[in-house]
Amino acid sequence: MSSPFAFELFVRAMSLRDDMAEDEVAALKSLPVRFEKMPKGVEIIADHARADHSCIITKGLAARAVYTADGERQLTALHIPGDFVDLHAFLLKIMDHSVVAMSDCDVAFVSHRSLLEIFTRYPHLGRIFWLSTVVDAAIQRAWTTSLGRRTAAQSIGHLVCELHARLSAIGAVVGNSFPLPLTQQELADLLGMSIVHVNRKLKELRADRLVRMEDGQVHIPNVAQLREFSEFDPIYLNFFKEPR
Amino acid sequence: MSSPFAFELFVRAMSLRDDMAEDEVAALKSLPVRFEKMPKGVEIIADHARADHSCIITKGLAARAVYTADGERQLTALHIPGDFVDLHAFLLKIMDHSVVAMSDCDVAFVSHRSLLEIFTRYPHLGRIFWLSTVVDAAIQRAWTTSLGRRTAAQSIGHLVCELHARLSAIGAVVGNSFPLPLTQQELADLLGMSIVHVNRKLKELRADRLVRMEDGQVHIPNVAQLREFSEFDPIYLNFFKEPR
DNA sequence: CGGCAAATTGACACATCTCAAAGCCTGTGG
DNA sequence: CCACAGGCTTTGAGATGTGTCAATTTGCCG
Repeated sequence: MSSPFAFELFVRAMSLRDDMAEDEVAALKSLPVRFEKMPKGVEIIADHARADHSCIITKGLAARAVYTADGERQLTALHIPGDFVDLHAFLLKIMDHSVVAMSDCDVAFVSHRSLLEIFTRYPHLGRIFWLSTVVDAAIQRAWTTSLGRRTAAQSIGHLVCELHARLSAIGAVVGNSFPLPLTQQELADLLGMSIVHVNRKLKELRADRLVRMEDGQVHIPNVAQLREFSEFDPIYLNFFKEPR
Repeated sequence: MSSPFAFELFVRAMSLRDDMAEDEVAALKSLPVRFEKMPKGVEIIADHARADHSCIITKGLAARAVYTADGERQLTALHIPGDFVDLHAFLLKIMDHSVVAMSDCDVAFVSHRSLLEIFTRYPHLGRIFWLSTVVDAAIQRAWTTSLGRRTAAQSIGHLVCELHARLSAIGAVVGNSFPLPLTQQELADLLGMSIVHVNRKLKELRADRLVRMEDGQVHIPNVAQLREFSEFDPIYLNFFKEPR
């Protein structure tokens, strides 16, 4: 087959959580997809849109965004390659937020129609996809906790720990460093802080040798120490194999 | 059948989103459940527990709670009767948070085994359940947005609007009033604020005739006005009928 | 009446935001 | 090769929102 396999990283990450049968993976491979390149900043899916396709990221970063009346935005999720970003739309039908490309992205669109078909034929595959939305929700809970009860520095640390763990699962971490091509303004939108505060807290984290963030790269000198500092418990990311 | 129907309110709320066939409802009725009464304050499911049952609330309020190292807690969701509280556990298998009874509750436990069976037989029913977890996730996004980008008073208003809409769907709102037997400390845990601040902002909201909260009852003098003030857009609650 | 939990208030500390300016890169055009 | 513009980062100063601590009041229940 000449066309690249859109679900490669998705399968890789989900296989850490449950075994996927060969015919299930084969079924995914035969799913009709439309590849598209999205330049940074583009709105991949608009808020309130009626969706009949969902998209999976194969390269780059995307985020879910909610805009408030005063023009600010809160990013409620950051998605990495292999994430089936708006699988939620498969059930929701109408978007309650938009999805934005945070870097140049490659995404693959799948129609809800073909998803429905494949889930009917392979119910277990359906549960794997369901699981992926439920893990998204668990991540959202962790963010809520960060915003509600953690200090700014802890929130940043927690986010870094989370990305470290998630990116590890798709092989994108080398020596406790990983790429994160976000500006401080974008981090602020993610973390629900002002850009100035992000800047100051990053400085602190750097001084305390907890996190170094520069040139679009994040480095964690001591993962155990950062996890302790940020009260990060990876259980919510659900990286353990169980039959589902 | 003598035993009460555990899924009555669940069916009622989900029927606003998609039609449920008679045989699907009948299948739910025949699902083996174990009823239990939970007094206020009890931990219904413990964090990190391995779950082989999930529970639906038939009466009372329950919340998902994450405890931080310093003994504080963030409540990440508030569940009302008809909510299948920890259906997430059906997929997650190991809890990443605990579930607490916020009032005396009646809950019904269903084994994951019987859920699996019924979903296999009725795939559409499976999608209805999946949808309910995805709506939970949408609510979580709205909370994240509140914590990140709304003022304290707006957050409270938003929560009140949300509960108003959700409780309406199960017929628990009368004349724009509904019961909410929570202390200000519990509201603070929900909203990620201090109890003192909640108290002051409630006072403000009362003075501005936006929300009156007393004796475990919430009253909204003018729903449209409160929604405007809180930037509440009910789309995320997904109350519209679509085939799923 | 006394006791207890919850609500309320005041005073002050601290975290975070806003506004504004300065510094630092990088790409571009002369 | 230099000058400059534009985006991003960094810093400072002061305003504001929110938290903490402690005391008082209220309402309920035994």
